[in-house]
Amino acid sequence: MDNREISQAVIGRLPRYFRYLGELKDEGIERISSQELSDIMKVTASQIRQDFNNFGGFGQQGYGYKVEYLYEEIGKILGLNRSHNLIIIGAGNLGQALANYMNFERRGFLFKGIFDKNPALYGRKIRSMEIRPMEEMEDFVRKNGIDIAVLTIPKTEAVAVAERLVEAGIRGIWNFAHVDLNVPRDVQVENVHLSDSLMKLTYNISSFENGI
Amino acid sequence: MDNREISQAVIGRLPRYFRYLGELKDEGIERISSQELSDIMKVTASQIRQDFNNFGGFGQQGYGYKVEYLYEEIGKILGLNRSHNLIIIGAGNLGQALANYMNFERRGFLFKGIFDKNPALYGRKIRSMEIRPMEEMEDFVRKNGIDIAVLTIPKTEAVAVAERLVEAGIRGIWNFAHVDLNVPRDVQVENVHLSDSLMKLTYNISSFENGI
DNA sequence: AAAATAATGTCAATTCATTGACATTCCCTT
DNA sequence: AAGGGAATGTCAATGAATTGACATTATTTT
Repeated sequence: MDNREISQAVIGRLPRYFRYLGELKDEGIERISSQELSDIMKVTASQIRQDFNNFGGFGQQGYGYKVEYLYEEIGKILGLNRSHNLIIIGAGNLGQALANYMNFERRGFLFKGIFDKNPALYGRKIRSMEIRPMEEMEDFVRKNGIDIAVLTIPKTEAVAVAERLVEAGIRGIWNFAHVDLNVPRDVQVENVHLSDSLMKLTYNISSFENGI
Repeated sequence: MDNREISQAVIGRLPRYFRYLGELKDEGIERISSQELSDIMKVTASQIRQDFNNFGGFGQQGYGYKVEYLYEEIGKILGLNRSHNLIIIGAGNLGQALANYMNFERRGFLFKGIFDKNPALYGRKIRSMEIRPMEEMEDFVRKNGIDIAVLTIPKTEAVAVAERLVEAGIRGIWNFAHVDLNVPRDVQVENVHLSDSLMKLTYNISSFENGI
């Protein structure tokens, strides 16, 4: 594998390739050309080939790509070939929804615990997992090899909690709090700022109505 | 206001500006230069000025930007100066969490109804709003001037439901279903693909560990 | 009131991302 | 086994986004 850095623009497209390839695989389709994939996904065939080539290229000239192989390889690139232990910080509406959702388990994301600062919730169970006090968080991360913390707490608390998680050796933070976290370079943060997303939507609605 | 199209790269940054300016405003700060904002937000001052100038420029040379004014203007650009009526389709974990969350009300997003196809849920209340059957959806959209539909249903159903919403005259869809929707150009779609986001996180974790 | 200062708005330069073109390679058929 | 066809991998060209530089203009100070 190549060592030069891949642009986030490319990374951002990988999950979508992965999804379409998964669907093709499920449909029993064994091979596909960049042109066919281009038609389905509505991106240029050139971009598809360019993107895959960032990782060395997975195709065979004159033939195309083997769907299953390509699917597996992209999965590996995305780090889905191994499982990830995750905890959820904040047992509010969103935290509980994510805990209960967990279609993610299929992809190797193992829900290991959920924490909240509200004593009234301690011991209450979510998917046979009792809600734990925040004080136990660092210990839990260390003892259970937790990779990923999902932050579904108010922004006023998120920065401090993130610091504690970093201290405890977390590798990645999936941040739903509406604040930018400042972490060292060896900890990855992926933000899901729902209200930002909603604002983009209203911008596009307004902008369309005010005539383009 | 200018008529040429603004790039989505710029639009994507506006909510973040809006958030920081809101915080500055709450702190009672009245004016700020692009350089100061640059230090806080960790983007180049040049980009800040360039971004604002897409909309004509809101500053005063030699002085900087008036925080409150800039905040208001960006709010307008984002379409937050008027309210939006929204409904949630799918009363599962995520749908209910979003209905209950609704910090969004502060920004003028008015939660008007929630729908589900499961009869067992009909009449059950979420924030004093009873869950309605899917059959009533189109009528409800038309009669209540609904702008935005939030899709929190399985991907297998999302495409068909989106078509029905379009038919009923929806303006925007906030899509949490893990599928790409195909809608006419006068309907805006904003996707929130949570699993894609999580995969980006694991990519970055793996990629860091495999050494850059 | 005039000069000095400060910071915008804007243009040009650079960097990054996407698209297009095609030579190369591999598969498949005869 | 050899040749034709098909589609990749890759290079070059284009286009978009970001950064840098500075002239201009407003504010502030003397």
